[in-house]
Amino acid sequence: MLSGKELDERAMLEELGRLIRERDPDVIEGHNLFRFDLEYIEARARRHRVPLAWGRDGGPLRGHASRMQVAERTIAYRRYEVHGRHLLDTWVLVQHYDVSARDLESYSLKDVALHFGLADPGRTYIDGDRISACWDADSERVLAYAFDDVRETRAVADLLARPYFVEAQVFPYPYQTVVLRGNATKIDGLLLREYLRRRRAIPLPSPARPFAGGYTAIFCQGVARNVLHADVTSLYPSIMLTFSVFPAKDELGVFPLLLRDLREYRLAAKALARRAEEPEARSYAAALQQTFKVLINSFYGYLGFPMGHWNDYEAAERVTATGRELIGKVVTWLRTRGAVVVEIDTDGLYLVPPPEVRTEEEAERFMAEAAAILPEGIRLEQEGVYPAMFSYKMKNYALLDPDGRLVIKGSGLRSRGLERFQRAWMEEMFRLLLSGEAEAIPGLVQRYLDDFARHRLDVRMFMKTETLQDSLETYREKVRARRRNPAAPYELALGSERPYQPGDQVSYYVTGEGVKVKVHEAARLATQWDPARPDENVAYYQAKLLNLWEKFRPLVEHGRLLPLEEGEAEEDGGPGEGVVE
DNA sequence: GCTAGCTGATGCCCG
DNA sequence: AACGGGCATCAGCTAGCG
Repeated sequence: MLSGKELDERAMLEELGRLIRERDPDVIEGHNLFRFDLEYIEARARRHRVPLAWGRDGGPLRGHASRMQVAERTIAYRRYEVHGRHLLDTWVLVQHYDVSARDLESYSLKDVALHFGLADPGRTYIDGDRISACWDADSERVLAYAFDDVRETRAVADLLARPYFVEAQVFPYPYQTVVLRGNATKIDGLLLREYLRRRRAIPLPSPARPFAGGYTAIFCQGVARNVLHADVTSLYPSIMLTFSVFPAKDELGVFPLLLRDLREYRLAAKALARRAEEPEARSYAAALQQTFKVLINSFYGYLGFPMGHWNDYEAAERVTATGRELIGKVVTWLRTRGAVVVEIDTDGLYLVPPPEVRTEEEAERFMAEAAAILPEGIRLEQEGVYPAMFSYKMKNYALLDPDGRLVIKGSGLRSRGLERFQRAWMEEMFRLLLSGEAEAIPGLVQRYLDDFARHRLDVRMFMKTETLQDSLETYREKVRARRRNPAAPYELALGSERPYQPGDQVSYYVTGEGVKVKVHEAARLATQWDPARPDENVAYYQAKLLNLWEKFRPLVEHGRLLPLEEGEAEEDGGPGEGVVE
């Protein structure tokens, strides 16, 4: 026997099919379409024996287990296909966006909409676990909520999907697939298409091997004033085109043709972005330009891509070696001219110009002289001037720009692996330090210590959010075999009632007494924190703050730029270095 | 018996 | 399933201490 509610559900599933056939969409968009909505609909449809004949040929919705890689994240999802239509998950778009922006705290539709300023202040909100109960009590409210979700999903897609729509016209992959594939795979598709068209044999991928990357070094720590930032525009693509570093297996010479075409396409988009009058057209062209920039840079990555049929590790190594040599020359020239190079990373560097370079014009002339030592086709450009910089470690620094904005870079300073209070404290600390108010920093430390002592901070300030990489089974197996240590997010996921899969996030905080607690034993889910009975481990969090302060204190108290000795200057992969084993 | 310091795994970030 | 390079955290281990 079916209850009234279940009859409703069957009717809705049938209505959904009717709607899809009637409206006949090319694209079906949804937030968490693959990882939730379709799985849910599929399960309910199976239960009610309602066929999901959504295809243009009347064919069914089909799903199979799949994984995708987005930077360091491995995401398990159920991949769905339906004949003649494209299924687009805005959650996946958000993942791609966040790889370069890294400014999202959560990937939920509501948080994403708020982040991008797409949320209507008057929209309906219902807690996820209360939707079912709310449906029974007030179905109108749930419908309003769902419709607000639809509006926000549409807005997110509008913001993030268009570059992929363009990609679908460039690559031999459908719109839906272009969103789910990595860039190297798409480049391989271009080469494959051309070789097949010309009826040429496809080479086998060469076996993967390690090779050295970019030149990264820190030469000074602490506070620097009047800092210039210069970088080589599109270093690796420029090296490939200038020195003809292309895959040896590419007998037809398709790779350089593609690279040149895409570069021109990007420059055209960039010009369009500048020229466009409508803000809409401008932001679209800018997004386009950004997509093609990433794509062009992926041509170097393709050389070292294990699955690429035309991959070439020798060529990849030549690209990075040339890059190290070129940027190394710039460093040498700058030093001979009396500049202090603060840090360098692959294609760019931060420096304090020599004392005789005072005005902006002098700085530009100075950098133009530096640029002149590089060969034709390699362009060194001045990217910015910063009144103050705090250099901490390789790839870790804070900048104060001329408009007083603070820019923080590096995993040690802005990682979401750090609790929010640590990031917030660092931001306030760097601002004081760089604007010449270092004496106020001890007071800042004390304020945060007091905040903890008096439980003035919300759980959001001290919880940690981590993404599960392994499945819970894999994790359990690894821990059992002592191939990894127990970790809090997995232990909490194991103890939780709701199911977890790789790619899901877990937010937790630490309870207990004293500094020496084992995190994976004292951790609780952030949702379990009760502001009326705050049980966070005050000593633990206070110690974290003090440790953080201790790391910066010597540099703050020293106050000036501190050159690192040659031995300390962590040089790695410097010019002339060989393969990293 | 205890702890500082090391090691390896993991997660996140830079270009 | 783009690349290499780097930092922080955590847990477990161990050398060296009292």
